Amino acid sequence: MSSPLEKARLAPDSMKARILAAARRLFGGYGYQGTTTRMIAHDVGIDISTLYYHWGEKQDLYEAVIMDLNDEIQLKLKEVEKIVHGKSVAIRLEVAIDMISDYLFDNPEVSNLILYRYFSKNKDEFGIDIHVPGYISNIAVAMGLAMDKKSISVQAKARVLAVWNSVFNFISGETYFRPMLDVDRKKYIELVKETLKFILIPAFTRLD
Amino acid sequence: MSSPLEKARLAPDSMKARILAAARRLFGGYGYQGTTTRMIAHDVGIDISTLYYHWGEKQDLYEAVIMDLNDEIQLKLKEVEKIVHGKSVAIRLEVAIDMISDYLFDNPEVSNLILYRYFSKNKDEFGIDIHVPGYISNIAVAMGLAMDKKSISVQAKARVLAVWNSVFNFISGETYFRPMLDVDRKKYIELVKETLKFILIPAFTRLD
DNA sequence: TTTTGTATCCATCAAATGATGGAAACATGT
DNA sequence: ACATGTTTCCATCATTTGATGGATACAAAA
Repeated sequence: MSSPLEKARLAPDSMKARILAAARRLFGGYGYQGTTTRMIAHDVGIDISTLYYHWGEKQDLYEAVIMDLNDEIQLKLKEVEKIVHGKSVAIRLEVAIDMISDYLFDNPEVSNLILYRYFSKNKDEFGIDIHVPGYISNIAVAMGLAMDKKSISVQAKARVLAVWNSVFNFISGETYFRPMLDVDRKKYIELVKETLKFILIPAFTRLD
Repeated sequence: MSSPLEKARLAPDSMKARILAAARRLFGGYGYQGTTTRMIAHDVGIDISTLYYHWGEKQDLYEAVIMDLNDEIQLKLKEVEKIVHGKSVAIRLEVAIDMISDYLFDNPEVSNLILYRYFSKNKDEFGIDIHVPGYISNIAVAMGLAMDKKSISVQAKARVLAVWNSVFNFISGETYFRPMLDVDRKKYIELVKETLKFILIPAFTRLD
């Protein structure tokens, strides 16, 4: 837990930031338990005590990764919202699917980290987060499923969750699915976008 | 790796089976790395060496869990297929969603185990499985997306994957989503079914 | 140059974990 | 009752892993 107003963005080349980046990649790839502080240190090319010097406990580092991620997602969604604002639902969905897919395929650890948290019943459980509700509501409003952030029905929230979730498995499961579809990466990305549009757009446009 | 034809179903009360059941529950709850042989043994109420006596390495036990699971899913899908056979796409989807949701909510570790495998880039990687393609093709045929198991387009397969995947996150993420929706378990299950139908049915019926 | 504060590494610890050998308990056939 | 095979537990190992203390290098201030 860093100090309240320490939003002082770390210089992207500082040791602390490099460790954070490696941690993010590895936690995303192997999960919390599957990643050791030694793996992270080795990846950065430093001794583990240097890591501890900068971040303290493994858990603190993990929490920092999640916080950082939440901010980034928040930002990404704002970016999407700005672009699709005012367009029809069909266009909004189409563009949003393209943008979010590109973002996640470029940063596959994001998808993994989110999914890990869904069921992370860690032995030594620790709860942070509760940011999701925030962006879920944002999406609900942006999709025209609700008037304002305060009054969103459970149905609307659940639908947004369904949309939100539909992307992740395709990203996180790429190494699993791609061989069985027998397509290269580029084709796979196209296929995922196309499939998501096929599934999602009709549901939200039939009422128009 | 057990002997080729050892499909001799273990007696459900045998020590070996009890260990398998506990392993399944715990691996599902905490993931492969997050589960220790001691946790499993303790859960069954035996010494860890008894566990090793029956199953050998942790990895072998895990593989046995996955095999067992694959068989069970295979069976469950056959059951669904039998019931919805001949019905319209809308009805097929509706019934399938209900049945699969009930099954997964009753056995939440199933959903977790499947998702874990999607991205389990385990440090000590070991590859088994490759059963998914099997049931994916079955579903594709059953949904009328393809004529026979041999000739299924990538588009069709991808669509089936989307359907198949859409359920899991809701199950595995229950403890994560339920508080933010503020509903009890019963209501949550209803909501999930309803949402899945809302999303999936239009996509596959608009062409009819 | 000396001093002072920061950053990095080496050596090491204690606890947890996967795994095993061997003794005891239990069962089963003779 | 005895012998033989199976199942269970206790004690113990070697490794891995999270974590720390202390020495050393480095940099900036005096």
